[in-house]
Amino acid sequence: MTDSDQLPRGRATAEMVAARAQVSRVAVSRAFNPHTSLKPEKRELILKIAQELNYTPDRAARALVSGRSHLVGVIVPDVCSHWESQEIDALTTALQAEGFATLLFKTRTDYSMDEQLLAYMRGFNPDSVIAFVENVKPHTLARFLDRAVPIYVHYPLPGASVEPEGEPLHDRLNVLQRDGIDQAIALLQGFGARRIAYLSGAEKSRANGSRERTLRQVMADRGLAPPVVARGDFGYDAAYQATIDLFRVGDGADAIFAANDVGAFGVIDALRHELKLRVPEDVKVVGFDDIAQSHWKSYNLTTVKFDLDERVRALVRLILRRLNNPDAPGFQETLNTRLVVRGTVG
Amino acid sequence: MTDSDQLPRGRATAEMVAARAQVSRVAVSRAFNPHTSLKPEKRELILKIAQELNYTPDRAARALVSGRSHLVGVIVPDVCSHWESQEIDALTTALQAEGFATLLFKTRTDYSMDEQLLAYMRGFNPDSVIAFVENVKPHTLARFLDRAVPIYVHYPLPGASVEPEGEPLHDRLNVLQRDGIDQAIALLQGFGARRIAYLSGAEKSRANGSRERTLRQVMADRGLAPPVVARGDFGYDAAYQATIDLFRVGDGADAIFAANDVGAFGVIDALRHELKLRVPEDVKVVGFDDIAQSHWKSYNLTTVKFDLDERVRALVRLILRRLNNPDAPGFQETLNTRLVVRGTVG
DNA sequence: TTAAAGGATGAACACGTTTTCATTTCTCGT
DNA sequence: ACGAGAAATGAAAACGTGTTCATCCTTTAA
Repeated sequence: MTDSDQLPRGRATAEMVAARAQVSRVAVSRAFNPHTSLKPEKRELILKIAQELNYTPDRAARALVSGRSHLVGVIVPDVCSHWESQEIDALTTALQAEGFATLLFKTRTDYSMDEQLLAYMRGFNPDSVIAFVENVKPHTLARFLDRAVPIYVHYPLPGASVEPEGEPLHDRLNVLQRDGIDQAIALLQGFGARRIAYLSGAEKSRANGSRERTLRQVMADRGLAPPVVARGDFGYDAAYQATIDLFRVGDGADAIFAANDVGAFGVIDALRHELKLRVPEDVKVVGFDDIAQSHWKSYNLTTVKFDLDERVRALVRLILRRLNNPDAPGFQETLNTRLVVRGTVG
Repeated sequence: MTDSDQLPRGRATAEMVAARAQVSRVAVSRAFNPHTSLKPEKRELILKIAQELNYTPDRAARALVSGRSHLVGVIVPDVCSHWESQEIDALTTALQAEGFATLLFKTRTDYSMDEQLLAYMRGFNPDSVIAFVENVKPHTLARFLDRAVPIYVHYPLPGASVEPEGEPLHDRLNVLQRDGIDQAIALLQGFGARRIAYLSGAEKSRANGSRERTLRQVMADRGLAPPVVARGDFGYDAAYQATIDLFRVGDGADAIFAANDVGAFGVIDALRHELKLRVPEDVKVVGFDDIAQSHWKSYNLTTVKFDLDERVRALVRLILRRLNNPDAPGFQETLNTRLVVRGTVG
């Protein structure tokens, strides 16, 4: 198999395959598109020759005429952040199975949306866009992406209706945080915790805002005093320092609910290694997300699970449905949360 | 600014911008390409109108005629793996600054290359491809990617020449592991460690193979007995179990050199939480990579730093150089490693 | 003032595919 | 055997851009 001799230099085109198979170039196109009429034997022959020539239809050319790039843009502030890397991983796998590819873009970590980045991304013509940047308004996104309909992650407060009020233009992923958070607070309450602190995420983040408000409401419903707030940013280092301040400058707490798991890790390490407190005996800790690292023995974190697989499946469903119904009104998916009990409460 | 009224539905094209600016379509194309001759005032006007109309040149069309997709394919077995997620993050940032975008593909975690995936990826026509899959041969990659020249990560053994012997066809990133590993072993030896074990990475991985061989040579040079090998796979769970087996079934060790940092985390947690041994008093641990988590207080890992920024800069240099010299022989970059001392040896 | 040189400009072509449409060939019931 | 409907087929158009080339305009040097 000395390919280099027989094969022409550079990429093979449909024309070359057609010539070799003694058919028209259109037939080659049809051979690669399932729902077109082409005699089975002919399709088989074409695919065989295509494989010999290492031919694959050029997606750029295909996108130009069909209007489908089969690219899904993903905007993240920080790929290494555990939650996001796991999301990207699962999403890429799922999209790949549907014939799409993930196009990655990084924006600033301060959660400020970057109009320049949106224009840059638009050039690649993604069929859909998923933004893990919290404070970007769907309207802004929509203005920059002509074809793609952005997905809006919505966090309804307990009791509030899931029905969209404002703009039914955008697809929605509703995340019900109440159940998981209520189970967590109930567990803490059961173990005698009364002075519960909240380690926040990034201040501007919508996820953080809704999480804190849900927590307040749950605690009020259970007759608990409002939580003391320690300011974090979803990262380890900020959580570490905020916890130290909470105990050195502030009055401390007998339990800490963290806005995400990585923050909880920072809390735990600060308690154990800096403040010489025991977890869970002296202070109890609960996280949010249930990322893969949460079961590592050094942390063994009790946390509110926001199921990764469910979430990705919902996202992919939204993307595909939108692609098949470009002009339909906003679709919706709703996800719940629940507590996973491990070793940091007890 | 009621865009929706004035702006036509769908994506703006160069034609529309040209019409509005009273120039030819070619002028619009030139306005977006720096090194073309166009009267400055005219360029300015065109860019202004383009912005009003939310116009960006379509990359698909541009790729079709220029032969440059400005996409860089990245193949990974597992995005969430810490090392890889950090690499992807830094790489995406660097490529974005150069006008490229990262196209992500996932392959099987068992480090077996997937020809189907390569054909799939080829359809997107990436200008370059970076494969974090260890056992894929550059030749295989090259056969599937007509235009792109794959980058081969080479781990020369101590004393061996860096000069390529076999195929100068492929660009090379040489990683000199000796210095860092030697510093690590010297430190361990200085603290009295004699029975040093190696927690391996994935068996088929080239990085693992070369790391183990380098370690053996360094230890032999220092008059130490060859290391006992515990089989891991670069992951936390396998490292955890392998460490338990090393002490329960095998004869234990007074120091463990792990093939990567995540493996070292598994080792530490097994030692502390399962075997009730102290780190570093009873057993010393050294990792490899220096990922961001290594400074977390629960681990505070002494590790061989394989500098992320240097590595990414070298990769981007290779990519750009290759793009500007498509037919040049293989380019090379060489990186060194060094020990970062923290708290798991002492 | 004039010729040469160089910058600015637009028409036409090229890129590789899908889609549309008109034509040809096949299949099936009578 | 025959017509009708369906399936199969290829020519031509379309997608939105960069590039080439010939032309026009401006500047510069003598």
